[in-house]
Amino acid sequence: MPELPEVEVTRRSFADRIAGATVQQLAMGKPLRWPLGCDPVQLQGARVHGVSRRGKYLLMHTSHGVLLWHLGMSGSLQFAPALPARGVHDHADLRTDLGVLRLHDPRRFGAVVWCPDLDAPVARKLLGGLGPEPLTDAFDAQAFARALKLKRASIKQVLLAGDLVVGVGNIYCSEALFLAGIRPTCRADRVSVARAVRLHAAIRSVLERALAMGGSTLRDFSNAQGQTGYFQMDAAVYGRAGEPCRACGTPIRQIRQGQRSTFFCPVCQAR
DNA sequence: AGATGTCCCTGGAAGC
DNA sequence: TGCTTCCAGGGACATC
Repeated sequence: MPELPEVEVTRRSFADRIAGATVQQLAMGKPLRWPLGCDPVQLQGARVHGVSRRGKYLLMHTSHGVLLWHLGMSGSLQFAPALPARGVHDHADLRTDLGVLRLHDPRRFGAVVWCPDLDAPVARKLLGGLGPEPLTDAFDAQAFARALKLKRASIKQVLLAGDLVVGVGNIYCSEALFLAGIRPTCRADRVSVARAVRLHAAIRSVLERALAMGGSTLRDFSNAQGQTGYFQMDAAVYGRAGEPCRACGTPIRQIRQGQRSTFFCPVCQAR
C-alpha cells in the first residue's frame, strides 16, 4: 500500500540510475487502472531525463513526453540491469539500455499513462486538481487553516480528498488526526485555526517519519519478506481497534467514513 | 458547486 | 475441508 513516503522512496531508489537511459521498448501486460494512452512503439528511442513526483504520481520526463506511473494500492517498481521473465502480476516493463523498470501490481489499481506534455488534457485531468505538496513550503499552515473553513465535510474526508494537501492516505490520515488530537468526524470548518496549525504540523511529522522509515520498508518489500512495512511503523491508532490508546489506555475505536476505516481514540480526540 | 456514494481489482482472512 | 463473503486501498465518475 504505497502512500506518499513510499512513492518518494521508490523514486529515490531508481531516479538517478535511470536518468540518461534510452527507451528500447515498453511492454504492457494486463489492463491497468487507466489505458497507456498511446502506442508503446512511440516511446522507442525516448531519452529519460529524470523522475519527479507529484502526490502519489511518479513523473518520468523523457524527450518524447512524460510517462506517469501510479502504484495504486498494491504496486511496486523494480529497476535492474536485467530481470527474470514477467510473472502474472508484472504489468509493465520499460526496457532501456540501462535496465528494465518493472511495475508489479497484483490488484491492478496502478497505472502507466503517457502524456505528450504536462499541459495535455490527460495530465491536467490527473494532476491538475492536486493540492500542495505536504513537505514543501507550498503547504502553508495559515492557508490550510483558512481553506478548512470553506469545507463542511468531515476533516478526515477533506484530508483524503487531496485538494487541500496531497499524499495523506487513509493510514496516515488517522495517524495525523490522532497526533493533532482532532476527532476524524469533526467538520472541517469547525477546526479552529490553532488546531488546524497543529494538524498541519502533525501531517508533516507523520509523513516525514514514514519517509525516514520508508527505506527499510522498501528494502523489506523488494526482498519479498511479505509486509509492506506499515505494520513495522508502530501505528498509534491505525489497525488497533479495541487495543488501548498508548497515551491514555482507552480502547481505540474504529468507524467507517466514506467506505473507509477510520481509527481514533475517543478520549485523546474528544472533538 | 459541493458533498456523498459507487466502482474498479485481487489476495488473504474470516465465516459458514 | 471447501466454499462464499468481506475487506483493503486511490481516485475518477455518477448522483444527489
